[in-house]
Amino acid sequence: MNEKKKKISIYDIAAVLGVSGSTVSRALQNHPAISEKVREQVQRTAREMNYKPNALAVNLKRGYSKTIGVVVPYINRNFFSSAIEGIEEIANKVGYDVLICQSNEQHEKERKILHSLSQGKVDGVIASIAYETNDYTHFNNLAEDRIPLVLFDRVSDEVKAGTVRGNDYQGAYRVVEYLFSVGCKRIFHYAGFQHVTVWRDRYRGWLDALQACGITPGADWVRTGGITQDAGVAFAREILQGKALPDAIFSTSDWVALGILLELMRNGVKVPEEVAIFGYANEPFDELITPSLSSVDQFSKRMGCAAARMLIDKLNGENPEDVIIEPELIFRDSTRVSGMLSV
Amino acid sequence: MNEKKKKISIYDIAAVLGVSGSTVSRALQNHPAISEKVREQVQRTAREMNYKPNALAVNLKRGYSKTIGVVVPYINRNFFSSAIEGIEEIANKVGYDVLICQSNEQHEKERKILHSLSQGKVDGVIASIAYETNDYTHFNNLAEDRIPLVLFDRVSDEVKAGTVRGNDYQGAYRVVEYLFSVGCKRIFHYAGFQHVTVWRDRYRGWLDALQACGITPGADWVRTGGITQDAGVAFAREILQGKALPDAIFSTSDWVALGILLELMRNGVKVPEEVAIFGYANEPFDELITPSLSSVDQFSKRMGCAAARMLIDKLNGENPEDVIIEPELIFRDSTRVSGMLSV
DNA sequence: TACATTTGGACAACCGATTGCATTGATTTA
DNA sequence: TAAATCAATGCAATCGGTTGTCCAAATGTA
Repeated sequence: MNEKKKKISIYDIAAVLGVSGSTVSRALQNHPAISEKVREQVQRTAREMNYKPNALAVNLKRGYSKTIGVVVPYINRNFFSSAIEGIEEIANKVGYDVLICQSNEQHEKERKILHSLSQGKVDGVIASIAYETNDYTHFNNLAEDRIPLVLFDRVSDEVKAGTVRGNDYQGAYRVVEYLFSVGCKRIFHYAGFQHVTVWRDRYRGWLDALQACGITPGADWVRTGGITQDAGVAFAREILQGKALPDAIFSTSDWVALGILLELMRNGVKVPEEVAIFGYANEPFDELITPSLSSVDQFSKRMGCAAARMLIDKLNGENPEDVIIEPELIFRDSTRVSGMLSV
Repeated sequence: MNEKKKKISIYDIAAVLGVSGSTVSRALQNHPAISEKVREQVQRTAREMNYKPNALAVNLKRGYSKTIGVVVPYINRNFFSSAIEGIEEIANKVGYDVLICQSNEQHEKERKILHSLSQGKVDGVIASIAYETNDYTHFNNLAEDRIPLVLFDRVSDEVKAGTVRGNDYQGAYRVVEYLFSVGCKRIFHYAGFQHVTVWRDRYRGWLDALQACGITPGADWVRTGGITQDAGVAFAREILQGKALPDAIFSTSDWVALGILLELMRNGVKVPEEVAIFGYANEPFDELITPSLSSVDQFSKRMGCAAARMLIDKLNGENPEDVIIEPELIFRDSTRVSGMLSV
């Protein structure tokens, strides 16, 4: 118990066997220049002494850390934790550890994290940009330290990096097409902040699809803001005070959609009969609420896997192409509007 | 771009200024033995050259890594990702990074992870034991490498470690008391595997509370197994085939409770009128489903914070006491049985 | 037997810091 | 003025490995 058992090193093994440290090192690596006899002796002794190589020393010498840094706004969100699950799975398979950091959507915290990571702690970084971030030099600085970067979901044109993202434009476009196809004409949109690509893309998809259907949205059809349940409640109240209800509301976030849905129903509006609602992200709760919420699945775990693979390719000196993952529309009760056949 | 800009070290700065590496090192640390003039020169040059200390080298020298390892079954579960959120928050505040690993509930993977972490990668470990784990030597081995360990939620008596857990016995006990108080007599229980402390504690709480109410449960009142939604469906089917329905079902997991609830309702059983249902964990979906699910909040983020604090205390050579977090019963529609006043 | 090869392993430099100790020039003290 | 003190810095060892180079013994060849 109180024996001051120091961590044992190759030199301790070397001393026991009367050989040099380099011999031990080579023996443990099965270097061909070591005789079978010595190699086995060393390996057995190492086992007996419960030797474990010091990862810091190895990495310092080799010049890499075999660790991937992951920076996300919050890990406690299904989208991100699923993505991380995918990252971890792929990374582990090829011997990388994963260092997780949350930016809490804050620019400054994100900057500090990246600074810290670039002190040799990680070989590469996978990130999803905080939405408060409006200056991207901290990301672009990674290149100076030769740290490859892959962005997923929350990307930016101003950052030079590999990207993995969903086809948000397409997802939004198809949602609107679908809503139109089942008879909706006044299709409102709750959009996220427009400097964030994913939300802007969805907004554009919504807009273009409407126009393709020959519909010109009113100025009050769209609102931008944060993506919380409360924001949805607020949007619903605004809508209830307007002169005419929409047929449908397409929200860029399931949480906002949830707020909208609950607030409308609290005020006696029937969903989907009076107003259909379509969310985005396919959160686990979507199929549990009543009415269940139609949404767009982004395959977040798959995104994480793709991001990890891309980063590893980059670390191996390859030049992988950006990945775009096609989303899938999930139709549920919140859009089973009257007059259409059940899907 | 293609300039082979090597990472710069203190020696590069030293060379520029014509001083020694040790002077640079000391100057950067504001060592008092360095003249003000030199110190400022060094610090300015370091900034200009965009110097960043190599964390690996620093840690190797100092003998620690300033990193905490976290091992959980899955990060993509609200309970665990919330806990990790708490861990990360506390750890970051005091300068620690967090290395996340998932065991996927597998004994073998857990063993490998701990082995890897104990190669000097982390200074301490926070873990929640995989339920397939039935031998705990990999945890107890950490002590040999002087790596302090804190377990949370999924703990074991066979592991010597600090623990943070909810008062599961108490939580379960109070659930039963409550159900009894609103008139339930046949209170079934879906229990998890009994080698896992949290599930065993809840089982015991259920049993003791029943007996305290003068009720002797039948052999078919309880079932143990995995904690998936499907397991809940299976349990519900079993119940439906029994001769008499229970008044109430207390599930050790919200996911199981969900399966039970949906399957009962699909078969025309009214919840809570015929059967009340109480879950455990207070998952986010609980308040969104219909009827909303009564559950026990475990304050998972707070658990994570407590675990991180405990580990950091241990790392500082202190001897913190185990933490028990009292759970809180959240009453929702799934237990608003007739005859009782609305809470 | 004498010389050319292998073989197996030791030596030492190195990765990028930190830090105890030695050194030097300047200032104080006796 | 010599000795003692002090401030500022350099030297070199160290953390725990990896790896290029070199050497001695063993083996092969003629």
